[in-house]
Amino acid sequence: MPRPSPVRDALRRIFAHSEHRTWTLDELLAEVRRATGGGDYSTVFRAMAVLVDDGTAQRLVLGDGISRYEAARPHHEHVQCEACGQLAEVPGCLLEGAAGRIERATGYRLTGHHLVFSGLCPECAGSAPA
Amino acid sequence: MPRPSPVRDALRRIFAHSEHRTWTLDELLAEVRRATGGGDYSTVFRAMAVLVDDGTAQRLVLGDGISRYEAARPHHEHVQCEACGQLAEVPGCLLEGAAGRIERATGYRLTGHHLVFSGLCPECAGSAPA
DNA sequence: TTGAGTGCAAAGGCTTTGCAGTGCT
DNA sequence: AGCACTGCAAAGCCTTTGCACTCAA
Repeated sequence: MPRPSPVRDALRRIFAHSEHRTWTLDELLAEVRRATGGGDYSTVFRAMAVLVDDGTAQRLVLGDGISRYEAARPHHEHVQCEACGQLAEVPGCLLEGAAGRIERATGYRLTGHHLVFSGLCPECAGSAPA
Repeated sequence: MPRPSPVRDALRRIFAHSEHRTWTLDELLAEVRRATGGGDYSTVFRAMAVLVDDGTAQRLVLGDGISRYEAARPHHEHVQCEACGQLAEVPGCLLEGAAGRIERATGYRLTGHHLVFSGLCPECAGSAPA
């Protein structure tokens, strides 16, 4: 029988209460420590592997070399500000009809995609209007 | 005045002759060495920064932690095999109409996107039919 | 007693940078 | 001489793994 897992539990709580936010491992660690007083980077890392595996959270790869996690939710895409790195959410899927066409064109059997828009968030667009 | 740059020249030739192929730094280094007898990882790395900057090549971030480069060409997307990592190309842009909608929904000013489909290439789909 | 959950520390893997040597210009 | 291009080596960064400790079952 498993022992109680304060770190994993804290993480589950975090994701249960943050529907529209993504977290880096550092941020998660900070939050876990704030909540439980304990926690370690590697523990959070391993716990996140479990949460991703059991469908509680999902991992995002945005291309800046940092892994992010968010609560598993209906499919959506992301926009990231080129200037400050801030993330916003794009509801819905823009690629619904594309799968069949791509499978025909490439011969691949598609299982998913990851899409990140880049641009300038309202604040950064305001301070550096090109 | 700049000196001759055998490494950079070799890279330019590589990209001039490989329209539909992506290269990792390791692959580029191997190819440069084959072609010139010289070359170093850091030199290739720095040369690629130049080529990306002057529009000869572009960098791809697929999410597996390895940077890839391809000749700069008209916009297109990519599919990567989950099993073997092989890449194929998806011609055209699937997101032409989406920009305006996203800008309205998020307030971001969009400048681009990167999209990678994942799936199984024909070979891998054949050997592991689910 | 057993092993799941943790922490600490170190290993990994790729990218990026520092620095000095070398050869055009 | 001056500077761009190279190579070697090391630093960085984040992710991942090894190992030993502890604590509930």
